[in-house]
Amino acid sequence: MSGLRAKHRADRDSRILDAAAQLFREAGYEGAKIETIAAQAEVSVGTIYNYYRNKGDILVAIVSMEVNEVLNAGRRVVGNPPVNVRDAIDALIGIYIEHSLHYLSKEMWRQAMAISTQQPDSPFGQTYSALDSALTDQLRSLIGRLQQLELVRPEIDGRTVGELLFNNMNMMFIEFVKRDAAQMAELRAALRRQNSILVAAIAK
Amino acid sequence: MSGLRAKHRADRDSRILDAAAQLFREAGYEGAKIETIAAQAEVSVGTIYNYYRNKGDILVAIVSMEVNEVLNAGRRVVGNPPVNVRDAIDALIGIYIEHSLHYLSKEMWRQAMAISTQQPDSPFGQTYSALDSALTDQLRSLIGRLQQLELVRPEIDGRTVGELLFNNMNMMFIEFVKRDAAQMAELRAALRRQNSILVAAIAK
DNA sequence: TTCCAAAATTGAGTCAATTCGTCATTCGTG
DNA sequence: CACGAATGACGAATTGACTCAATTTTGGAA
Repeated sequence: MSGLRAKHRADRDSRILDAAAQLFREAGYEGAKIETIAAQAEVSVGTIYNYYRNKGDILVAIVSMEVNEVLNAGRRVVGNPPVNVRDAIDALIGIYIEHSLHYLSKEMWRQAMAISTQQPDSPFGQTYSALDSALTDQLRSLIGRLQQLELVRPEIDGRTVGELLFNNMNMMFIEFVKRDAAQMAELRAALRRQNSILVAAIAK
Repeated sequence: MSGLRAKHRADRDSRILDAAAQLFREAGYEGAKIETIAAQAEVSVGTIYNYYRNKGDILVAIVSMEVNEVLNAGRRVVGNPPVNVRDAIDALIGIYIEHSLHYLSKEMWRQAMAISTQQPDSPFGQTYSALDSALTDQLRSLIGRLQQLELVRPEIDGRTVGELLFNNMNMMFIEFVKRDAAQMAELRAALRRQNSILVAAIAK
């Protein structure tokens, strides 16, 4: 396996992703026809299906890039959290929520979530699940960090709390992207209200 | 509007639903072709689209029946809950989980969830959201009932706790239907572990 | 009973995602 | 450099959800 073949592959792949990202944003997921993506990426329809199992997989590849950026940003918060349970959790969740619509529209999120539910065993369905796990794990890390800082009671099971925080946040985020009119500020306020119950249960 | 027309409509509608339910189960959602459903229901393709806006709407009609049964069963638990916070919550959530695969396969749930995310404004999506709200509300009722029984501290906001319980349960249920191998007993155990954190926060 | 307007059914046609057999490009080897 | 094999691009053909203009059925007024 040499350079030329690999280079062509990488070129085509990035052209497909760029074309798809642009068209998804401009025309929406349904509105972006595979034929149009192929034309803009200067490849044939068949080639796209050589790179991606189906249209949804292209979207999930784009979503993955965004979530990975979010995870990186989150890592910085976990490394140096606010010294207060409520604020620390709010800061990390704030990172997730605020970054989420940077490159992706609500419609793209809806489609990506739907596809990951519909095809959990496809390569990208698995990727999506892995990203969810990574976020849950990062929340667990934060709780662990807060235990080190003696802000959270030591007998609390960080994994369980991480799951509760993530699951609640994710469902709220799903509802948020389902309603185009929903405002981010309201989402964050609701999450603070909900998380305060958990904070009360775990804070020292 | 006379009897004959209404009777024909009801007949055809139930034939369509029966045929669809059977084929969804046997062949899966994608595998069940509209043409096949039409043939089995002894109507034409066009007639199906006269009754349902699209293929997903047929599925939601089936899901609605199942969830409404679950809500009825839940009402009995709320009316007369176990006199212990942990057991009361476990009983209600147990009803939800155990009933969930009565008529619907995991694959049908996956499709229904995906469609409700994809098309939140369609009649399907709205029906599905309404069912979610009804379940959240029933959990809120249970907390209220437990406050009446002086098992839960009175200053606790029942709505918020209901949301946390529902959101966590729903995400766990989504993960459960995504993995065909996932066992119901494990799901229930995980939910008990998670809910125990909340129980600690709200019990008197 | 007869007839018309409204309501409902029908299935061939449209559109876009996906498949698949054919053909071109790249690779490793002598 | 030449060659055969392997890899991968190509796009016409297929598939299946959904539409719509034509046709049939129903309700009830005369």
